[in-house]
Amino acid sequence: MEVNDDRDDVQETALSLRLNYDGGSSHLSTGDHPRPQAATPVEPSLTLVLPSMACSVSGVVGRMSSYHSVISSISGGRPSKVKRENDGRISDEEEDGAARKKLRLTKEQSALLEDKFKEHATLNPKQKQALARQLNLRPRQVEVWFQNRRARTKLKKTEVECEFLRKCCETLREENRRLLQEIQELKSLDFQAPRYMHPPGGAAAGTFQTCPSCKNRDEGGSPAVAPKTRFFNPFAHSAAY
DNA sequence: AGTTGGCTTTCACTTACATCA
DNA sequence: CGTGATGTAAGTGAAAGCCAA
Repeated sequence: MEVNDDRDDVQETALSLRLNYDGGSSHLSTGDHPRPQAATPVEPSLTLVLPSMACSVSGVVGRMSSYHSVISSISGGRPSKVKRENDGRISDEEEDGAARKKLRLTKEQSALLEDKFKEHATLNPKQKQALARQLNLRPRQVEVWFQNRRARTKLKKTEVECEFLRKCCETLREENRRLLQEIQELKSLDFQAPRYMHPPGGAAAGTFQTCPSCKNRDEGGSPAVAPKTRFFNPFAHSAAY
């Protein structure tokens, strides 16, 4: 079962200087693949918390004394359609002469992987190799686990953001309903009350607003229509709501 | 200096299998 | 025991960065 992953060995040699970063990506559009240098740190509050994260991983390595005590469980299943691995590595089917089996990581393996993921959302080749050795897994399996883990984190983050936006939307909707109701109440009050004061002595003084006809009479001008802005009625625009 | 092809990594999407209700 | 739902390991292809020729 233990198979050398030549590709990862090569990567470790050739790419040992590649950057490691804590980030997951926050982009959502398809086909946008930010390079590691452009990645942003993962928000700890949005990290997906799995039951396995609650497990203590201290001493895990020490308990991994025998091969069978740490190897992932392999269960039977129908043969996979996929036999070839596109990077030239031997597939599981080729390596053991049987159909590819579904691998299940042990609790200890998952716990240690979770622990490492909390430190770094991505691994450089050296870290990947070391972790793979520690877990008795192939580097490719560690790589895939981190890939899927980043995807789950991103999905969880998206769900959290979606829920937040949904609540914002509901709050705004409620606020809008309240404001519309307030407008309706003010409108009804407005119809009941006289719009303008008609002071007997001529032009309005102080806080009174003069109606256009009175103002025109007092000033001796023609009965021109008053500028719209002077008697702007905000309710006239309420249809926009 | 600009171009190109190979290599590598990451991501999104998908498939297949294991497990559970 | 059969079945659908769910979780997840793994496959695949595309995009993008790096580097040597």
